[in-house]
Amino acid sequence: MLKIRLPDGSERELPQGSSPADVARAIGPGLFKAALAARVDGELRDLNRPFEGDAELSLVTSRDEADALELARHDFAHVLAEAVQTLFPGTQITFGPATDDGFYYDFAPPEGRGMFTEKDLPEIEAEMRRIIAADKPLVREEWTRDQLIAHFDAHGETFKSEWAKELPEGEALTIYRAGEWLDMCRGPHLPSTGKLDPQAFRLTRVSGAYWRGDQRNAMLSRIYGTGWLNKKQLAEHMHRLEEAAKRDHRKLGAEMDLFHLQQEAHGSVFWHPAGYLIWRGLESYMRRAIDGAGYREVKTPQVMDARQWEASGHWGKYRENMFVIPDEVPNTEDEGAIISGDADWMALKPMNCPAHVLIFKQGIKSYRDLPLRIYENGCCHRNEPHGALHGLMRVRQFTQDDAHIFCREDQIVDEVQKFCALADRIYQHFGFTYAIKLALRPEKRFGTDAMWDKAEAELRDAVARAGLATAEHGWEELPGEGAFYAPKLEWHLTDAIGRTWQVGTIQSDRVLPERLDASYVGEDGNRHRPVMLHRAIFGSYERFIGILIEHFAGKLPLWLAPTQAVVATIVSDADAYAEEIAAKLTAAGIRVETDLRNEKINYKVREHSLAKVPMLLVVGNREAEQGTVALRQLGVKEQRFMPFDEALAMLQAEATPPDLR
RNA sequence: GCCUACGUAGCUCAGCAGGUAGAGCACUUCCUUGGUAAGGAAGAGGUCACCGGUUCAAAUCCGGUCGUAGGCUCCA
Repeated sequence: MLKIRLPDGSERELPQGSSPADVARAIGPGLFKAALAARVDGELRDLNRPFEGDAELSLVTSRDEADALELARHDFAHVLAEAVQTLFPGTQITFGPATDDGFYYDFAPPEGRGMFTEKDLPEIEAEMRRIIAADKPLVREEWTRDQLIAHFDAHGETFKSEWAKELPEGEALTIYRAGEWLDMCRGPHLPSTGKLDPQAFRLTRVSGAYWRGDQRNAMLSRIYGTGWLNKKQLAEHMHRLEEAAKRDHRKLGAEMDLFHLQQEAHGSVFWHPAGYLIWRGLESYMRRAIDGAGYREVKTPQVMDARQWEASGHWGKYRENMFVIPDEVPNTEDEGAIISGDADWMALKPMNCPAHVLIFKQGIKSYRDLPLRIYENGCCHRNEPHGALHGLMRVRQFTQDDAHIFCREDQIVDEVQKFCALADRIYQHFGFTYAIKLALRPEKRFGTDAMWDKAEAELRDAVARAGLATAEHGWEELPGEGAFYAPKLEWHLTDAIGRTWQVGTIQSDRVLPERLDASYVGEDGNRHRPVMLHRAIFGSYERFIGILIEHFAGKLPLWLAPTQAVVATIVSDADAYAEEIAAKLTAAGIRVETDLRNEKINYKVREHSLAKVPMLLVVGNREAEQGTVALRQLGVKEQRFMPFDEALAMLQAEATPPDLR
């Protein structure tokens, strides 16, 4: 007999060969019906998989939302794969996991058919519903590797076969069968397709995806879906997507006249006056922050000789992303531009670090000079893959809030800790919470393993000392994701609707000082290599502004809003008063505009509200006579009547940047 | 760069069994001086992304280029 302990502490005895399903059935038909899977000794398993011995069991139902969603999404992926193979014989299956909001499956379409398109989706959805309605049991079977290979070869599944061949030989592998159809899969799965809600999923889009995520491999046809436990959850999800679309910085950027992009400067931003006011607000803020934290601001050349980039290693590791320029004078003839074969090459800087090392190398540095913190609003150019460009978030010209801290080995941990504190204060000023991750050594890298061991350990240590290496701060290590010269600590912001954005970073680098031969004179009178900490907090001004726009849905806090207030008149008799108080606001440093147009107040309120102006000061005859204003704050229905001086004080207080309050 | 879709007035979109373009908003002018999310009228505005092909005729069909969107790869 088996002893099965339940979450309430009770125990049940069942014959050998029993499964969690038997326990559920024994407890009651309601639970049996609701049961989706089981946690056996903590491990998520199929409901019908027999116990291997005594165990602790908890049955998983739709109340265990995280587990239930994961199972349902994985099942939706299988159902999708079966549907596609039913409708399009000759399609090969590859992989299909659950995602954050649903699932996808990658297919190799039949010879000559081409990729699946969105036009195929309704038909596939209908077939999926048929499979769900058929309530096909999902049966787990253990096969040997050779059985699997033989099966896949016999069915023309070359991708699956290739994968199976790389699996270890002895191991028992599992397949899941839904009637005739089967896929190799670790599981677990729901007991049958009928446990899925046919109204709780939707196929959303198609895309290409490389086999095994490598762009040298074949392009597969991926079908994405969103999947949930019930219709209501799906509707909520679709609503969230609509809300996110409303916040899109590209849409708001156009509506608020902040910036534009056009193909003549592909991937570079045209900042309009309003947008550039946000930029200038951030720039001033950041200057105060770095001045206060012991940094010194510099400005370095936009174009440097290729030999410099060879020395730094960028020419070898980063050339494909760099804009190169022939250094040739004269570079024109009557027929137009010429480039002779033996021109020297220069390149627009993709990063600021080499130039900062060159500043460090001027003169002789003593250990007393360290740490030396060099900051630049560094404008970089990177020739990004065209398909990667995206609004302000991914551009080809961007300005980093970039600094390099040159320090001694024994100063690293302290400097990283200080940076953690600075970043924390700054993100709080903008109302963000964040997660910190450590990106570890990548495959393509400079430096010895010993150096990487040390660099990774230092960053880990500093974060731990700053008290940030906690689950609350989303602490996590990401293997293989570091830069080619250094491991990275990354700050991932969480925005108002729960999305995350990587912005801040600090990286401890011993490679570049070595390659560019930077040194300082130590206490012992000998030359030593400084360590270089690369760090940024906004990441780039472009991306950070994009994130702010989406985070605030365009309703920027007063200190950042391009137009902070509008004085709108009700009747033209109040024009002079409106001009008078606008002048006072301007004198007090408020960015204010007047709206004296011959329009009704309704119209003006609507227009300035849509333009996301934070404060609307409405004045008519009454206000002009009494020296008051009717203040309407963005997002607040009621207006407040108050003396102008009171409104002025309020505006001034709110327009003060958070670091100056 | 790769996959799929898309590209018509400043914006949002209609027109597409091929017969040289249309709406709403915005803009300009006029009327209206009206108390908190669109007052009324008139006018102006487009070589239908670009290049080429098929055709008597192309915004509409075909091919290419560029761009955009969503993915993949990459990334601040």
